[in-house]
Amino acid sequence: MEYMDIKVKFIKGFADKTRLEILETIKNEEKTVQQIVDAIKGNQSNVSQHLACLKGCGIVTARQEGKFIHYRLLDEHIKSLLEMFDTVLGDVKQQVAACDKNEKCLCGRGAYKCLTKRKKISL
Amino acid sequence: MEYMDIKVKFIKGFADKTRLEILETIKNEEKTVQQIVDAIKGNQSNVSQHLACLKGCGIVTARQEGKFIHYRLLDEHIKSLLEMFDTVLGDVKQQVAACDKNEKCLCGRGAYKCLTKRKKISL
DNA sequence: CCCTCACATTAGTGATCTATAATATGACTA
DNA sequence: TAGTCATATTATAGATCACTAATGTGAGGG
Repeated sequence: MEYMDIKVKFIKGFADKTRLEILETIKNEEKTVQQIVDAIKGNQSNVSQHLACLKGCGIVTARQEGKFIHYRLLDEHIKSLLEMFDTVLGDVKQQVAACDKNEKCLCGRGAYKCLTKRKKISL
Repeated sequence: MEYMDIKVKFIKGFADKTRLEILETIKNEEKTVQQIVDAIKGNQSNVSQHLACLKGCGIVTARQEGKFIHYRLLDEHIKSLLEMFDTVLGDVKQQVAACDKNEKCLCGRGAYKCLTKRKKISL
């Protein structure tokens, strides 16, 4: 597996609302699955799947203790990265939000709704 | 639009191989669309769409000069973030790659291939 | 052992994203 | 102003992802 593919997979781990909520929840201390489910008002199966994803992406790690399983961030770097997202978003927030008056902004048809119409600019 | 949704959209901007390649290409200096297309051996339409995406996600910005359009990273924070991805991946690489012997690792059916089978651990 | 709890797994479906091909648009040039 | 170049846009089909519901599995307690 190429480096680039690993990188994409890792980043995709963060690219989901539910997963970001989970990470927010365990950012400072480990939590059991049920605690996470309650915290984000999610459903057990769904949360469990996202936790598996986060684990597979190298973002969290798990520790079993009796019948409970405690999840936490893999290491401090992950926490820094989460904080960095917020920092950078500070700058960019308006911009990102603005383009989203018209829904999504990724590839495919959605993307173009974000573009301001091309203007005549001649230099 | 909620903060969390903005954050997801922003991060999704990075969560694609083609887009990461584009960013790599313009990491240190601005490039025209055609230069980017050549650099990543992509196709014009596809690259153009990804650039629109990156722009809408607040990751790059564009500058027109005659019939050329030059793209570059929005600001230094974005560059730092890109570098941070690599730093963090340094730690995590093996882990992420390992789980991917069996293909993908995100939500849905793919996710579980990553999990090591539950072992009997009793404490 | 049987039961329950905490959690993982699977299957199925709908939603979202990506790539390709075709076409459109603005800018420069002859 | 007709043509060409650089880039954007649209449509569409296929791939990938996320949610729900149902079921499976290991751990601990009676």
